[in-house]
Amino acid sequence: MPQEKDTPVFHGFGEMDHLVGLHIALAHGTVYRHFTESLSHLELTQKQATMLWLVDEHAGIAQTDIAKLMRMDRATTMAIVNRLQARDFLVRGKSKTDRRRQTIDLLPEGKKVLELAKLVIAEHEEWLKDKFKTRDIDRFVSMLKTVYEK
Amino acid sequence: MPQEKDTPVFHGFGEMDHLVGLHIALAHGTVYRHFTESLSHLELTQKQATMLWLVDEHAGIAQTDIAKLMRMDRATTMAIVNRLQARDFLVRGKSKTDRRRQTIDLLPEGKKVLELAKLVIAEHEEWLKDKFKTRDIDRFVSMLKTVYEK
DNA sequence: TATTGTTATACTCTATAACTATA
DNA sequence: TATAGTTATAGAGTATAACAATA
Repeated sequence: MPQEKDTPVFHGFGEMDHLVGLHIALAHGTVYRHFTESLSHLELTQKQATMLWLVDEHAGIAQTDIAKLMRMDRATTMAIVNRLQARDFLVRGKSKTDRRRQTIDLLPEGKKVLELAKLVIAEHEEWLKDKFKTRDIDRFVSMLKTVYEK
Repeated sequence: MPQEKDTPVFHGFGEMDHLVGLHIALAHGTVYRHFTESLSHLELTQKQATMLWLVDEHAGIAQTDIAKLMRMDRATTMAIVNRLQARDFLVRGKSKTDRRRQTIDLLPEGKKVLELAKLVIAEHEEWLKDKFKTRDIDRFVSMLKTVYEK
């Protein structure tokens, strides 16, 4: 099956290959897709799973602190919290010391789905880490942190 | 201003810190946000700018090949092409050798906005690369390619 | 004045499914 | 049978603006 004249197969990005941001976006897209497929049976997205796990580790955390940690807008955080609340995965409460704040805590259903998700996420991480030599992983993570920290 | 008992400042992800996928997502989010702000005056997203640049480098490319390069679904690609077409940035044509295929080419308006975008993208890339030691950048890119290639 | 949460709104990306035309 | 493009549809994330309550 010969290649047609105006239907070449393109292998690279040419000039754009120098764009670090492009490679980050492509890597993220690939991981995001694999993550989404892995957790499709639980109907959990990457953001949702991350938030559940975060709330589990920091019971009573406020939305503002979730937003800071996940590097999201307040409104974006609201949207995700609302979706998880609608499925009875978490519950909002009142802060005792600052009446502007609300506390977020997992409900039994949320705890249950999180535990299931953790198993799949572990497999997903294996798939990802298997692409690297073990000794390279820490260095890769450190470079990624360089991008988003501070 | 003392920290309240139920409003601690959280610095890390604890157990989740081992998740490579999480760090990729956070790094991408940071770069995505900076890119979007940088190009807001042109009203171009990261995907849209990437596609314009790609079409510029590969005149007459088919949607399928754009999709493969950008690691996107066919329908997703359609949506982005449609938006750029609606703004007269590109035009669809007919392939001479395969009547199922369409060719995509830049229009003058698209070429103009791309050239403006390239200037801003160069600044954006400087912002990103300044976070690294020069000699680390190639290694970082190579690791990112490891994630999404093949 | 600044912070926290909220609501309303709008846009982009993403994917699935089903369809037509062509190879 | 497989590929390319299309349409319809739906969900998720993202952000802005404006508002109320509280610090």
